[in-house]
Amino acid sequence: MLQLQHIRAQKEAFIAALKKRNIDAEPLLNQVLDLDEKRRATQTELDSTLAESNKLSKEIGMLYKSGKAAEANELKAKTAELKESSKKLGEDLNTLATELQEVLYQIPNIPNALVPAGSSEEDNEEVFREGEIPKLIEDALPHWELAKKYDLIDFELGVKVAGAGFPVYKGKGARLQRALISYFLDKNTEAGYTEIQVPHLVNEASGFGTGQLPDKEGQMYHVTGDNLYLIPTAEVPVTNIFRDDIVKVDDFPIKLTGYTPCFRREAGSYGAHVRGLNRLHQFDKVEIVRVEHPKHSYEALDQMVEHVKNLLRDLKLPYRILRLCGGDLGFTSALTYDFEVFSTAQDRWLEISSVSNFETFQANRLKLRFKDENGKTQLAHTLNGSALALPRVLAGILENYQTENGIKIPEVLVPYCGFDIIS
RNA sequence: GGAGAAAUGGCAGAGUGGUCGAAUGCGGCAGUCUUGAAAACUGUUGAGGGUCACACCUCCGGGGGUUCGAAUCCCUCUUUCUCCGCCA
Repeated sequence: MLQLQHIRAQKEAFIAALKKRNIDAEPLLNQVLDLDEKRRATQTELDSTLAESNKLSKEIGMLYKSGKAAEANELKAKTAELKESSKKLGEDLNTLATELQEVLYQIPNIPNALVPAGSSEEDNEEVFREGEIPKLIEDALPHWELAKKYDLIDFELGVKVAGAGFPVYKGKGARLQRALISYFLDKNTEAGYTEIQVPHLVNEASGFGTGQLPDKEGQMYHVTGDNLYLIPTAEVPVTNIFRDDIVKVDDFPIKLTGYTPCFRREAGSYGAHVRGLNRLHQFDKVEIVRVEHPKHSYEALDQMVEHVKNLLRDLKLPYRILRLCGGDLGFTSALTYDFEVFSTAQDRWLEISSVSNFETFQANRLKLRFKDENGKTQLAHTLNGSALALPRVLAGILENYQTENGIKIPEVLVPYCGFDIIS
């Protein structure tokens, strides 16, 4: 959520910046300013009404104390009118504040200056590429065929138990998955991230805090009986740890990592691109989350990008990094780098990580603040990234590491797997 | 799931209808003293709105109510604790 003071101060700049997202924010921003002005006017009026009735109440109290009941009763009669108008003003204020909130919720974050213009993923800017795309064997298979051939993943069984998009991992497939989770958590911990385990269901307040709610597209699974949501990413529970917090400036940098399953309804996705592990309703992901001083958040973003690079280097997977264009940038993000691994047998790139700086956008919703060097309270910056999303890494490994004799295991994973080939 | 108790500032803990945004202690910060530190002493120390700055307003778990006036009384929800039941 954008900060009101900022909208007041730099409306024009915001309109210009939001053009990169291909939206005309002017009507919304005008609406915000209009509602804000009305809200403040109502607030002022209410405040002075309350001030007056507070004053009267005190006088009445003193009159009673000194035994002047008649005078007190006289004053009491005067309070009725004040009471009525403050009640009405309070209701107006509520309505205005709610409306204002609703409009603010509709406005996405201001893209960073580095964000390229563009309308779709076609316009994302490749900023880095590394790793060799392997020459595959003659009868190379896509990962879903490999999964079947070596009995690693059973998609049909998942359909039986839950539905499409809920695979069952078996034997060495399950073990490889577990190895990846352990490996990522170990590497993240080495890099200074503290491992935590968080709930996989969150309440409404958490959903609003990180920006998944209001959920217009219905992307989250909603447990209506208890009004809880299945997390679409660990970002939600991990970042919400800091909701309503004021941290100390010495607490920075705050670096956390956690493994969770992620649940996404993926309404509207279907077709060949969602085959196999490409897009699932439930998948595993190891996430890194940071809370930073605004001065250092872009430094932190670079460090996170560097860290994810190292993970992929270690796995020896060919990958590229994209800087997302305005049209592809997430609602809450100011700057996002996507990592894509090359899925050789499918001959396409698969997104396996998304590393973002949200600046104060989430912090403002979360009321996540810190006391700065001068003792002033200000909003912190939040960041997060996948390190990494499992299924597509698995797809990349299966496809890129296939040989005539089976699927080799990346060297760094062998100690975690306990085997070096799937055959 | 049943019965009871509770929820106050960073923490502990007073406060049961008026001048209480809230005693006191601890912690934090600044200062005095000290070669330095500790101790002691003095001062300071919640958040949000509003203002050029004040004034002023709101907040004692959330929401609603009674009253001229609510941290204090009533209703409701949530959470925590104790006991019982069930249970990985």
